[in-house]
Amino acid sequence: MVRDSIRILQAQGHKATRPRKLVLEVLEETEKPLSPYDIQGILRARGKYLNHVTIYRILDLLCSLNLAHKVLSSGGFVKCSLDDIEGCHRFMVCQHCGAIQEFADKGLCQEENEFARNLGFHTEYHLSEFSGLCSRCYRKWLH
Amino acid sequence: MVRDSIRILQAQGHKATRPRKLVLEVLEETEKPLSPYDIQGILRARGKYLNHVTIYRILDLLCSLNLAHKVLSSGGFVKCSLDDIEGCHRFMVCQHCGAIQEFADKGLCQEENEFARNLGFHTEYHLSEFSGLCSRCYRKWLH
DNA sequence: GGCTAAATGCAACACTATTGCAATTAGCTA
DNA sequence: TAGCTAATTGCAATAGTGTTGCATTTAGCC
Repeated sequence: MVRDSIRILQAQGHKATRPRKLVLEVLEETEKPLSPYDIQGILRARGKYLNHVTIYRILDLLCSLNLAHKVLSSGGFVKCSLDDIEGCHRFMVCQHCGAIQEFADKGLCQEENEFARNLGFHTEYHLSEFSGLCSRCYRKWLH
Repeated sequence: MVRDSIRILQAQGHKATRPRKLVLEVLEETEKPLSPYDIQGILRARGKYLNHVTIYRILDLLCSLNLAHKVLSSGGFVKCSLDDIEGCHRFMVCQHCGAIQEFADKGLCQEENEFARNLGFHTEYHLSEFSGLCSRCYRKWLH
């Protein structure tokens, strides 16, 4: 909820401004990654104007507080839907509808870490984006 | 080797032009991801000019032939170092020196697929970028 | 050497992202 | 509730990234 994010924002000494609330609302409503200009467009359609620089800065802040993530394959931003991500961000991106699902799994992380270590690489952070079909689109695909 | 890539290029009906050889040479030399403008800069420093549009087009071609990959976390391009990637691209990115190591593991892929399936997601393609320290930088880190 | 389709270079443009500074505002205090 | 101040936003300017159409050049063929 937007309200929760605002609380976290304030707890860290940041102000609960109108632009921040608007960006959080938009992110909250959609499960697809949005670019700064996407967000500006959505708000403009509602008669609420935000400068793009402001949106960039707000998204930076939200990411730094782990309230949002940048999805690298599309460059867009999504709200963070997990409380604790344990140094491991995972997204499943639906190729058909673009929807994002964030998830985490400790066991999988450990396995991957071990695999990397065998190759001489010391991982401390995972970024995984799986591309495929979400359950809804998969059902449609099967007719 | 550049020579191998050129052969693959020609086998698919593409010409072995001077610009393509130059881009392949640069990609071959470095294990760090390079943006189109990085490549242009490196070549310019050697007195060889390529238009940035040309470089974009060459990188598109190389990626479509699986001779190069786009590394999403940095947006740069690296040469492909694996013959068969089985629908699964993996990179380990060193946080310290930026070096990239590409790798693949069928078992890990299967495990990830299964995990995704349990969440109702049907994956056909993985993109994983692990961030950490490569063996050389890790040794330095330990003093 | 000449031919032709493919590839490159160029110019123009659109989109994305960043910086410095002036104006505004949230949240504090009285 | 009004006033204060630092934080935040908006604006203008600019830099960087990526794309398109078209004229020119070139690789690979005869």
